[in-house]
Amino acid sequence: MLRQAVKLNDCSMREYLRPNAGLQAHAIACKMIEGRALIGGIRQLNKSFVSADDVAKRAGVSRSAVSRTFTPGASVSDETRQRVMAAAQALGYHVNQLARGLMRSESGIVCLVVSEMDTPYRARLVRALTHELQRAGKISMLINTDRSDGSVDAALRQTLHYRADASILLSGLPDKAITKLCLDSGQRIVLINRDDEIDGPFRINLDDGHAARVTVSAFLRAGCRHLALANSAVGTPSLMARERGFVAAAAEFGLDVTVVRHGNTVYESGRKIAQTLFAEPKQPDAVFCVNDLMAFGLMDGARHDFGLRIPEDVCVVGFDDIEQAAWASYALTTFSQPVDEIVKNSIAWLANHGGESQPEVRSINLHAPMIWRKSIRGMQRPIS
Amino acid sequence: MLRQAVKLNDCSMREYLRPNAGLQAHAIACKMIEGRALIGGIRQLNKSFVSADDVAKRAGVSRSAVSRTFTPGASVSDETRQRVMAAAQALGYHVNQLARGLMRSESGIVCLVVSEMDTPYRARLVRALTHELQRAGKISMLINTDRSDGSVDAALRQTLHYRADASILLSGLPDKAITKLCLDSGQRIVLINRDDEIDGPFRINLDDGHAARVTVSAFLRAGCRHLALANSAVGTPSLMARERGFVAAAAEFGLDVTVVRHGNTVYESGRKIAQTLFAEPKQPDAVFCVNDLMAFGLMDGARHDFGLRIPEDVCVVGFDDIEQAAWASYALTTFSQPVDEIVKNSIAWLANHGGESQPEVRSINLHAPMIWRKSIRGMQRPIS
DNA sequence: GAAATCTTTGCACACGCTTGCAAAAAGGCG
DNA sequence: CGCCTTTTTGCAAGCGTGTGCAAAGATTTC
Repeated sequence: MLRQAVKLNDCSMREYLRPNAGLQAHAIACKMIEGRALIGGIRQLNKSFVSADDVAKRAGVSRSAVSRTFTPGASVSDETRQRVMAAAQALGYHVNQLARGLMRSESGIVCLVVSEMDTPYRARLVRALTHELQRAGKISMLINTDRSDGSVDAALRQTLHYRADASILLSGLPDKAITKLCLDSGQRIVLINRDDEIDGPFRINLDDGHAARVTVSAFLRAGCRHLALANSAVGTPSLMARERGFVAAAAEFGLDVTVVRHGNTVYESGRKIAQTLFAEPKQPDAVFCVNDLMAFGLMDGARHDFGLRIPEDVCVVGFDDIEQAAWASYALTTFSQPVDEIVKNSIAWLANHGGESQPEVRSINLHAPMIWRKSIRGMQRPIS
Repeated sequence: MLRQAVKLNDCSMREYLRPNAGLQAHAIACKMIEGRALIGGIRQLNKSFVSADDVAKRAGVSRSAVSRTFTPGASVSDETRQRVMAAAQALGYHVNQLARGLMRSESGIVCLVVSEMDTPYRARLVRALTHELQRAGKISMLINTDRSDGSVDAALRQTLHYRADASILLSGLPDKAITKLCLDSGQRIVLINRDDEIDGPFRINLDDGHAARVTVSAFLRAGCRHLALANSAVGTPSLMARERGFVAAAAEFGLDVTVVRHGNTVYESGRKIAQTLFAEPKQPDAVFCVNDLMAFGLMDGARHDFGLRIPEDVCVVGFDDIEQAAWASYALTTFSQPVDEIVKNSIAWLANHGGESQPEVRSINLHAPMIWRKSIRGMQRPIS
């Protein structure tokens, strides 16, 4: 492409022919070449971003002055600042964060790595994270990791390409080598509910075990004796923790648990599991579903396919407390994901960039409170 | 900060003292200063990204060679490419897209501007867009515009800061001046369901009117005579189009429509509207809700607060066909947002960057097919 | 084997910004 | 008014990349 060559020649020639010709005209002439130049027309369709140079010229100051005007805390006189601002306003100037990031080696970008982000819980988390990151002066890049093994690694690679300041992983677990690479590159990594053992990232987890125990005792108080657990087949650490906790707590009371694992953590899986569970001779009278979506599927299966009533015939508890759990058709008793807490902690940890050497917090465990609705018999009692 | 000065001096001095010392060592020495240098320790905690220069040195080639290796279609010999790749691999090099964007004046960034993105329909759209953008080699930035007037403008400003190649607006409507600024800066803008009249952006809309008409005739065929419409109070163009279309179509059959507008397009609003609507002496026997969430609220209100049966006592139709519409508790007849079509068209239009001067497509109208479920009496008949 | 062609490579400049440094301007003080 | 201190300003180098240009090297052709 000879765009640059042409532009250069053109500009320098003009400058040579009439030195000190209007700077404004100079700028426009360049732009014309750069954008779509209209033959014979003066209509400037300068399709390109305006730079600090343009502003400086118009304001009659140096580029440094412009830069300082837009750098909080830099030394600029009031007069200069005002002239710069006026010029910037008129030209529609916006600091180029890419270039700024290059210099400051801090892009302001935070990557959110997530799969199936249209899932209610994930969507809520992404929204809250994005919102708070914005308030903290960061901007979020969304990277999808649907399916395919190694797609989390690819996502982290993207993260490196864009020199993200940090990455927040809501799904999947990256290869240790890649994680290390990111950390070595100066990135900060937050793992939400991923329960990895790798050192370096900040890990946020929930007290899944506690929730499971609370569920068991609530079922027992409701008079249930045939406990079941509906899990997905994917076996995420946190899902497995819920399962283990539930089975263990039941065992303490000498009760067996029918465990069914199927599909993903979605509605259809729950419904399918209902078909398995309630077709057995020994129908369960209480089911703990590892997330709300599965709980809804299970409830609909129980009601529509087997004519069971909830909570009279079967009690159900979910996890996540997504919006739909409050809908009258479900009124699901469930555990609330402390989204705000998660977000607050993530961002606080990210913001704590300055304090380097002091022993850093490595992980945190948050409490998921039970939200009592109507999918379980009886009243809520204070939790031990 | 004197980081740079120190680094420079240090490196050059070392080079001077022992010329041709291992290049590797040289790189590390520099890094040490740049990252956290440990006094007296060789433990290199080089917290920083590796650059093309580092790779070039290690591979014993010029930086251009590295650049060309990572530029598809550039001229590099197989041997050089391989050496570069090996060095890049070993060092964990990733092209800096920020710098590349600076040169190419094409950042590869596409901004998604959206409010309340945890709403099922929006979340689905964001996911699909992100996914396809990734496949097209772009990366998506998510900008939240919750609440506060002028936040869309602020979002577009961010868009400029990061030199986004394009912005896709799913919510709100920006000020014309800002829109123009973006366009003048060479950005491409897509408005999804925003129905603005401004020239320049690509607009994708649905045939809301047609859907409304189809709904009326379905209601009539089901024997309904007391039509109602549940709308939100926000009055988005597309929502109003559905309302107008519905009222107009009903009028053609000489029927009045009870219109209720309340709150946002959420579950609670639907439930509230049910309380208004079914408390009246003349209870409607058919309600068109401008989106699914409101429909669910309305259905739950009708069932739980008034003991009505759906579709026996009242028929309901929604809009969006979000996941929950297929759930057994609702089985909502609704209109399917052609998400894939929307995404496909958006991206195709964005990709069409080269063809500048030919008359561009300015807007497109997509069809939202009716998805027949059980919230309306009778069978589906072919739509005229 | 020389001439002509094609391929590969390094140099150097550009992109738009920040920032240390030193010079210039402004302000304070006796 | 002169000297000293503080503030403001421009210069220039640098961040990590792409790419035109010309030189060098490899390959083909006669």
